[in-house]
Amino acid sequence: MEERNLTIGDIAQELGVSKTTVSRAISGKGRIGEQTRKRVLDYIEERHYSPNVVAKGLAQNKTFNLGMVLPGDYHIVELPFFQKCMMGISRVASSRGYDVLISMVTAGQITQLERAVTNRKIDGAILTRTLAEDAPMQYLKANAVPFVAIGSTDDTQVIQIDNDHRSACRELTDSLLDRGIRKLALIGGSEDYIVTKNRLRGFEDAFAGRIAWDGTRQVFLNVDDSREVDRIVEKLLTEKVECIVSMDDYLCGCVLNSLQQRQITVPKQVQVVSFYDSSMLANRLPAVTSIRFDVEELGTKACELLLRMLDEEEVQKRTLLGYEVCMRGSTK
Amino acid sequence: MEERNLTIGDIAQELGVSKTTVSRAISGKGRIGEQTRKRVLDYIEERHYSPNVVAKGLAQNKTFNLGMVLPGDYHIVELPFFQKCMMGISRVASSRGYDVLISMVTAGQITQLERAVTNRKIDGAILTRTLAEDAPMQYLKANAVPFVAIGSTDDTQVIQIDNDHRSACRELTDSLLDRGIRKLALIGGSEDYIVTKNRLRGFEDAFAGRIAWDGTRQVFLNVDDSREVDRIVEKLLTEKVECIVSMDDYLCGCVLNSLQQRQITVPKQVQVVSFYDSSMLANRLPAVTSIRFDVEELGTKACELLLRMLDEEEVQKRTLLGYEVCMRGSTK
DNA sequence: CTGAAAGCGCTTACAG
DNA sequence: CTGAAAGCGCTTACAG
Repeated sequence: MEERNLTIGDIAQELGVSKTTVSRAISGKGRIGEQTRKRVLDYIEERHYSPNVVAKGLAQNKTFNLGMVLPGDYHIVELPFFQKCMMGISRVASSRGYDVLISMVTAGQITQLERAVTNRKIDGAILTRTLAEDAPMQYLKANAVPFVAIGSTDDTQVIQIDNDHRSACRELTDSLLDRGIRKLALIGGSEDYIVTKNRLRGFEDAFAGRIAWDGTRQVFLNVDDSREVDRIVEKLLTEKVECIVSMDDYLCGCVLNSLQQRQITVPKQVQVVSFYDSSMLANRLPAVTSIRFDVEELGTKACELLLRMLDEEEVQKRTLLGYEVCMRGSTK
Repeated sequence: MEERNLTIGDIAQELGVSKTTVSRAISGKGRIGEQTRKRVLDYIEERHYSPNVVAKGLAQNKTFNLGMVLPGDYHIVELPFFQKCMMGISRVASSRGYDVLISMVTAGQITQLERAVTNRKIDGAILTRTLAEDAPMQYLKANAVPFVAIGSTDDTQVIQIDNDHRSACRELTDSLLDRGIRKLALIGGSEDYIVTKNRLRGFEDAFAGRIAWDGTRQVFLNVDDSREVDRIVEKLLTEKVECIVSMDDYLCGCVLNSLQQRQITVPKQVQVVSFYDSSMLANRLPAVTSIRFDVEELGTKACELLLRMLDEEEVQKRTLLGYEVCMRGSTK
């Protein structure tokens, strides 16, 4: 713990070379004699010097910070999704010398993000979900901030990465249909989320090929409240629904509740399926059949993409990651 | 979207004053004529100038970044606690011109935190939980980084803020005892977490006053796995336990499972109590009696404390926040 | 291969 | 009340 931190100037003086030389030894840029470089590096090692990244940033017009924009809405904040994402992002950022700075946006309020950008605190950003009308995305585009979106968007200019929710939902639905289910319901959240639409498409895809299928299906979107779920479940039960697919674990929790309250047993009387396989449904009995996504991978890949963009490399516009269908006790 | 960002120099030149003057007008420090100040401010307003915080930081040896250290352990990451904390922290930091930079620590691996500190990326830090052997805490102390700990610690030098887990657990236990429960069990996680010890103390406090009480109580600590919980529950059932208190919602979820599997009804046959009242137990039926903490407040208060420390103000060493006991259907 | 000097965009004694 | 100058700790043409 020195009084004042060691600077490049101190080292130069101590070693009788110029600051330029020290800088070059550290950065590896520019020609420099092997001996001098070694001397500098050894000294640095010995004295535990570490450069002031802020000063470096000022000189290079970089910050070595990445902005992670997180939704701050009340329900959303409870989902483990974003923390897992963060782990992935944080890990690769860190390994590449970057730090992660967070900007929470609530109800379209993007002041935190704006501050980070106008204060020049970040070199780029990662969006952790996509909306139909996406204020953060529009802002970043308008201000020419490099960014990648976790989630999908129709805007083909945007670098985006997502799990293949459409295929996932198709495959899941397919396997339900293969098992002979003939009365099926889908419950989903806000249509503002692109992911809701993609899942709906996948759901429909599953029926598209089956001309012979003569069952019935129902879709309920923009559901976000347990009372509403309860009403839907009540209605579905009178219609003898065989399986209820929920688009997220919160909704599925509501469904399970509603069923439990009505003394309906899963999967005997009604089968239940969800997405995400998160802790929200962990420990439920029977275990819930679900899609499983590797959320941390979503984070790492997104961060790698962004870093490549910052290095001016070309990157793929759209990356689609896989999924895993986990059949469990909540389906027969 | 200008080509190059406006600088203080541009403004000075444009207005025919010195950079010093512009700087003073902006910062409000130093004497300056009312007219000149207004001219500068108006110009800034009109051109949407915003200062380069990084440069300002370099000159003042500040970063205007706060480090938030988060545990990255697998189970922990699923708890909504940290995200709620983050909301509080982020909101007040932002309102005071600071940004939040995250450092994840996993299994005592504090490299991310070390990087943030040695790279001089943060002015101070907030720990989001406390351990008996707390590597991040020791590191921050050793490097004289100002920080506040969310959670408790015996180290009286540390600025700390916590909910009153001890009183909370005492009050909860008291009310159970008042209802005549005579066979009680407490299940908790790792004793490495200070909070585990505090709750245990509160639990014991409740019995301390009751000399006449002739029931039995059992305590199981360092439980962190559902199979273990299952074994404990099995044992407790043979002993006719009346109420099981779990120290966190994950454990309580395991307990509920185990009971469900054994066809034991709550609260009729066994009563169940938990802490945190988080989304992990949301939607459970019957609703689980629980302590409720205002986690976001924990974040905002912690951040306010840290900012005050950075302003060299004196702050209280220890802040204790309240709690709320929510009696619900899982107890009689 | 190496160095002197200017520059990144601010702040802040010091002098007037 | 205002400004010239040095400084924060780096990088990077440019010259040798």
